[in-house]
Amino acid sequence: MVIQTLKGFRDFLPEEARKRQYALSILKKVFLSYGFEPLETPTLEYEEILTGKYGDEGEKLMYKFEDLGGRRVAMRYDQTVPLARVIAQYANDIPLPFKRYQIQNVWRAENTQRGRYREFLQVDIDTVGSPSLLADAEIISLAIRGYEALGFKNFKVKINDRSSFSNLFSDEEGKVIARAIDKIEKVGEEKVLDELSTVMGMKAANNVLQKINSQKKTESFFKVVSYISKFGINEDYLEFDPKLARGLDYYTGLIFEVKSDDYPAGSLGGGGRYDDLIGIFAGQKIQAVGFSFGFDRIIEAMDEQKLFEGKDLGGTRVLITNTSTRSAEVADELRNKGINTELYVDDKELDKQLRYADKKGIPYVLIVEENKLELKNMKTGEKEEVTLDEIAKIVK
RNA sequence: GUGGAUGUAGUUCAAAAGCAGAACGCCUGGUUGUGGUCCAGGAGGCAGCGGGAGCGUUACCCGUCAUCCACCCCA
Repeated sequence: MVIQTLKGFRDFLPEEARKRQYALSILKKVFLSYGFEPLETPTLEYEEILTGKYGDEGEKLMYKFEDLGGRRVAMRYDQTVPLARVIAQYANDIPLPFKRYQIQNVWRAENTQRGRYREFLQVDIDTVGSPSLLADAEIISLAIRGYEALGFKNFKVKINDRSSFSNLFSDEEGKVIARAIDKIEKVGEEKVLDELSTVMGMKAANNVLQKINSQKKTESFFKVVSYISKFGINEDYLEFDPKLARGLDYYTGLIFEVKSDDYPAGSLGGGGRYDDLIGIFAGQKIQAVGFSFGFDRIIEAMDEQKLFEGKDLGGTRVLITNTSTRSAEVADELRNKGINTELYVDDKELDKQLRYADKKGIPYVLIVEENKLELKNMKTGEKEEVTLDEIAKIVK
């Protein structure tokens, strides 16, 4: 038997899991502060709910199988289609506009590579049922507040108006163009010209690129910027970028992407307005705008920029030694004071217990004796006799 | 789906067609209830799996599986 995880599936050991949970707790607080509500949907959906929504490529990557009752089922592939299902299914119970955040795993049977997994967490915020640019502005503002709260400073939100593509070109062409243009920053203008020219010829390709580059800021852009600044956001975060396209072809209006010079590997998140997708199950037009945080990249960038350092990641503060009949009671009292406290449960020599604390990076060890408490600072090696109240002050 | 690389100790990696090694980690002791440093000792390997060439190989060849990287697409 080979002991390993499935390709594209990951374990998160405590050190990593703590960082992820810390980042999530920060983001959730920001989402809630904007009145966005949590939503959770099942891992499995009827296959027919998900099929036909992601194009041929997506279809191939979807995990599908027959359950034990013979039903054709598929695993959550993104959080947008389930959202569309929820909107239709609970039309009477959910007043629009519906602002929700959703943080769940999705599964895609892609070939893995750096930063690309088969199971990964999506962190989405969406406003459903409003065509207002104020909703776009709110989503962008909320995204910016999220990155700020995580500690990011040097980032920009690039904004473009997808409708300018469809104004300039026919729909089918627009999709191809969008996909090609999106790569400009990554592969350079020349390669994009090559790609476009195979579809439409060199002359037309040049023409397209010229049109893109000379694209002027649209009215929607000016409006959304002024709204965003009313949310108290510094306008310096915002940047018009006519070359921004985003690969997904379901966007219909403003599109945006968060980039940081400190993290050149790629965007830290992105989103846009997609007015034609949510209504598919409800059978009517339901406008929507949303943003997706690139969670794995965010964690990687935060690590690189040392944004976790000095933060309370919820780690254990004190190890209580198992050296007295009082140990469990003392542990209980410390917990009641709000201190993350681990009780050493094995009956081993004190040096083993200290070594355990050291290896786990627990900063304090409380050596409990029948009639005194001795607190040892594992960093300095110093120890002192203390009372419970004093401990609370020292270790916090 | 396409292309490239790599599979040797728990981990990261060496060497060499002729007895398989290091570092880190782990265990024990120095120090009998005070960790992390230091010193001494110890455990741990069907060399991914299958086949072939060869007197003989973990090393060469073929297949297979796995992992990594890139492309496609996307987050």
